[in-house]
Amino acid sequence: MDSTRYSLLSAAAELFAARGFDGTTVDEIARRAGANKAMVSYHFGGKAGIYEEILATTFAHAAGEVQAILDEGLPAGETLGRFTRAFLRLVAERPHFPAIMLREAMSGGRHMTDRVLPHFVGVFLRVRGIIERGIAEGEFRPVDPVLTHLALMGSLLFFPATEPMRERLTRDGKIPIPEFLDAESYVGNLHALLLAGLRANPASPAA
Amino acid sequence: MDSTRYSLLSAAAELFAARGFDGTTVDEIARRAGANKAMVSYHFGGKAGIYEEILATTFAHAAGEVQAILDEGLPAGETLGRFTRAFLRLVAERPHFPAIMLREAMSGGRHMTDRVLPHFVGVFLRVRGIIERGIAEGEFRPVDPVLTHLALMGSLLFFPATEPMRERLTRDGKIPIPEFLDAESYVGNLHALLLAGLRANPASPAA
DNA sequence: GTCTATAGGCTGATAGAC
DNA sequence: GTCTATCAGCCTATAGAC
Repeated sequence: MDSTRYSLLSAAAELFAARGFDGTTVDEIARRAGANKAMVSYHFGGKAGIYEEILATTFAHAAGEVQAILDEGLPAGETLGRFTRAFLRLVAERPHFPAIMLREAMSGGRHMTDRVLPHFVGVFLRVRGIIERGIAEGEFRPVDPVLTHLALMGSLLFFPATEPMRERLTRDGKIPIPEFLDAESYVGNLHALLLAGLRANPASPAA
Repeated sequence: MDSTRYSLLSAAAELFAARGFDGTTVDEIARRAGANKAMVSYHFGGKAGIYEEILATTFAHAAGEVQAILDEGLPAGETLGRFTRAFLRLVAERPHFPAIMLREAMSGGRHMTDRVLPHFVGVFLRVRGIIERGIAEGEFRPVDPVLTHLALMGSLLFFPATEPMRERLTRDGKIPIPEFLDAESYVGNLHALLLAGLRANPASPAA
């Protein structure tokens, strides 16, 4: 039910991720969704409306997930693991979200209304809080939590967002890009690397 | 001399980084450069031309820098340090490059011609090679070099590229974002974190 | 090299029939 | 809810004067 609405949202997310807000036309969204051009205005009030809808629902969902993880009150290292796994789930459900979020950040949040911004801020503050707690409880080395948190988010978002480039490189056959490059391996490797780099006590190997 | 040409390139890079190729108009480029609209076509053959010129010169420069570092033949850990410092120099000279590169990667290299692609591939393969050598020589743990290399590039590019968002958040005053968030601190923290995570022998602390 | 004027194409939105 | 037809605005590129 409401399948036109859903198809439009899905097609729009894919296009916004690959080409950005300005690079995507309403006509393309409708065509890919198998719907009529005018339906974008009817259901979402226009191109800006469907974009904001995607941002808002995804950020709200993500913020809720992160909060739920924090509420479990696990040690920082485990919380980090829960977070990276939650990130994997999010990407599996909404594969186009990382690119949209990166584009938004690079544009200074030009399309982020007051409906979206609090969720965005919420996610960032909470993830940072995980690292801060790890340091406060002596589980992590005293790295700078903000810088470390940004490094983590950058790595996490980068991989799914740049999938189109790897696809291009393999398709062209110009570059030997390995086969097994799935998000799970990537996040697993990153998590192990990060834990190894953060551990206050380097005695326990994380690999 | 040739100041119009230079002004146009500079203005275009800033706008392409912040708004992407499609979000930038030739008119804006000219206005910001204090030049005439028609000069973009005259000097670069059009909007696509000036964009490609920016991509090509920057990638060629970056590829050369990375190659020079590899030619020194230092141990992997030190080579990584040389690389991150070279990255800092690049960002200081061309602050808009990370965002342009990220956008390009997310678009599947839509604007990457055969003039640009080899340099792009060259940089990636060489950076990956640093990690591979560290593993081969026993200096690094046997992590996956491709996954680790992507994590590093993601972190490095993310910070300078998302500067507009941090600027927005501080300007709005809605979020407490620290002051000292400069690229040098960021890259320094990242490098230390990565080395600590990669070290085959965890005895030597990297903090 | 630089500028003005304009052509020509594309885009987002909507009025109105069904 | 869906579709067609259409309009007004914006954008890139260029011809031609200087």
